[in-house]
Amino acid sequence: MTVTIKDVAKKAGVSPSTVSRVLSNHPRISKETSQKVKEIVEELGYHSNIMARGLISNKTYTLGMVLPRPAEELFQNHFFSESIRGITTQASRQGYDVLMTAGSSEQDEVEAVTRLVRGRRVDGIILLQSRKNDPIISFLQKEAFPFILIGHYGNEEILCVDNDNEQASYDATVHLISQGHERIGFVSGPTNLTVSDDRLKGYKKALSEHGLRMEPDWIVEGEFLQESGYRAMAFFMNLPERPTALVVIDDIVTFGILRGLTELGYKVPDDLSLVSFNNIALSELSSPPLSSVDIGIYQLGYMASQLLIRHIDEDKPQQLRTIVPHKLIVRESSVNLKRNWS
Amino acid sequence: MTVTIKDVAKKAGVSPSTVSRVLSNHPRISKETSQKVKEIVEELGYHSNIMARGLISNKTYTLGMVLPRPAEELFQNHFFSESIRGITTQASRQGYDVLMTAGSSEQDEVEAVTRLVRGRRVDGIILLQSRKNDPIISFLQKEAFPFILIGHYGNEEILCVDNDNEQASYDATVHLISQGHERIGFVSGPTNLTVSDDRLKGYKKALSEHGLRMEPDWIVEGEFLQESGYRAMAFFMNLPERPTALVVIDDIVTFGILRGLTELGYKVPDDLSLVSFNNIALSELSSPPLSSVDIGIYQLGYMASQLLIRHIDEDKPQQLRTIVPHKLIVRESSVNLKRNWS
DNA sequence: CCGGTATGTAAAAACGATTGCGCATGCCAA
DNA sequence: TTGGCATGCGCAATCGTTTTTACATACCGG
Repeated sequence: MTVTIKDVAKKAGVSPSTVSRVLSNHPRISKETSQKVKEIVEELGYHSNIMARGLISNKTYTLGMVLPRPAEELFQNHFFSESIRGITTQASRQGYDVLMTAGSSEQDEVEAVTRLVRGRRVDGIILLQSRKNDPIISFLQKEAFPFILIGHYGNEEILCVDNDNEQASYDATVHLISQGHERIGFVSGPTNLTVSDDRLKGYKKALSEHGLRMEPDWIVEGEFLQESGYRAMAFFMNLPERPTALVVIDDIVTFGILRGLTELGYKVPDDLSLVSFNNIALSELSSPPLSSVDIGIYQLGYMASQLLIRHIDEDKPQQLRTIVPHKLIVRESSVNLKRNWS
Repeated sequence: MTVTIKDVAKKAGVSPSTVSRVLSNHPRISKETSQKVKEIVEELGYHSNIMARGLISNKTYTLGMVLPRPAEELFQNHFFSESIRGITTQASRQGYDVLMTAGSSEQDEVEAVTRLVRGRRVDGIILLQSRKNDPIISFLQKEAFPFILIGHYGNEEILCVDNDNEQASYDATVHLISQGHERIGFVSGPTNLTVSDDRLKGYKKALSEHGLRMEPDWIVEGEFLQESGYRAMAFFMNLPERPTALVVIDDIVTFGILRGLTELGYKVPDDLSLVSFNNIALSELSSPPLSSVDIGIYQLGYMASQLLIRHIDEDKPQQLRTIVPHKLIVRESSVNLKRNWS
């Protein structure tokens, strides 16, 4: 049925080993033989069977990835697709493919990863989310299997590519302070993600360094969902003494806030200034356009792929943690016009 | 190093074949042996090597997918991530994984697919876009390799899952007509995608059935980008006699239009009513919220996965084309208040 | 008591490729 | 002429499974 190395060998009048050597550019093969074999390969459209080859070399040229579960991911459509684009583009460039699997529960996910690792189905694994106490990470560490995390995992010594989220959040907060705000709130994400912690830390640091009030009431937690933003907005606007600006964990959440404010007749940035994270394409298009910290999602994926492959090929990573730079994009949602005119 | 079937066999005091049979639930295995082997398997954490298994069974339990190139995809972030979620979720449920590969040119893409197919790296392929004259489709047809297309390919007899885009566009247009509009324009997508044609056809059909003017000037083509919308808006608003409503190929494009209109001080829906496609999460959040046709993207992916796997397992698909229903979601961008009050 | 049928397991042959080793051949220098 | 070395290629083992074939043992009815 499908054409094997033997078919090529027979037609070329050589042995399978010779064909194999031609294809791997073995030095001790004559020009003529090589030429001839290559012609036949072309003619028959031969491609070596990945299974057979992998069986021997114990390599798959495949990176594994666990698709975040809907509940956790819904929100992060943008993060998800952008990072995958980065990962896959870079992987392909280096001759690797990307395998995705999904689990419907944490239990499922661990099993899926186990299957990939033990079954030698992939050469390495990319984790898209850094959750606290992730059993997948424990497993991979125990197995000493190559993997990379987008984000970080406490202070554990693992290969990862991350933003400096604390600094990013610090920058965003300082920006609001520089616009004259003194009462600044923070809308956080799920507490089981390290990114929530990091950004909260940066926010607090900025406030304390500038001697501003830190009100526990002004920090709310939510999901990466518009509804969370909507609810947070309702909460804040009902406070007797409310913040004049918010740092928000994700653009999507900000959209929810924006919608609520519009419904209630409040104006942004006049009644409430907003800065958030991710700088998704639509933040530029909302009214008003959102100030947002661009965290280089595509690059996160791209780097993750590159570093993991290097780790697989060379074994010893020279540096465990790589930081992708962020950039605050200031748009109308945080520009305090009154102050600028004064 | 890694634990193989022989290790299990040795430790259980049986032959490898017996272990294999235990794991595949072969009938002629005694309860005791089965029990014992399973314990050892558990104890050693044995998972069968996918390569070795695939080599013999000629199955990979993997579906292949070509990641759309950035240029074509940028826009369709949402379509992309939603359909992948659908594909992967369903595939995982049926014990399949999804392999993604990327090509930087059409040539590259064909080569990548060739590699997957000839190297027996996947059992079937899912195509996310239906382009006209797609060399990948020709290749797969020639190879008689299982694949499914999201969309359709002219009238070719291939397995596909699609919306009834003509009907969807017809519905959207009729909705505008029912709101009292008589001058309706159409903003299309790239001409090499069949979806653009289908929707244009539905639009035209609605107009002609209702005896409305069809003005060539009122049909513009663009990309799936905000800029396209912005440009289309500029074009339309400068026409001496301009449409009062538009059917737009994609929500993202509509966002561009909306932005332009806002900048120029026009009001939606009063100055221009809008209906578009995809019903992305943010269409609900824009001001005004967008009317949009929900085409069930997740379900498209989900079905594609399911039908392809069935095709792989059973060989003969009973039905080639599957239609995922659409639903027009009416929001403020197309509700003609004046007319409603009259 | 014996042939026939179940039953449980082992041995061996695939699957399609890679690779160490060895066998020719040809060339050069001693 | 001969020993040594470089060159070009085939043989056979190997990777970890599955699967076919075969071989024991046990059981049954006649």
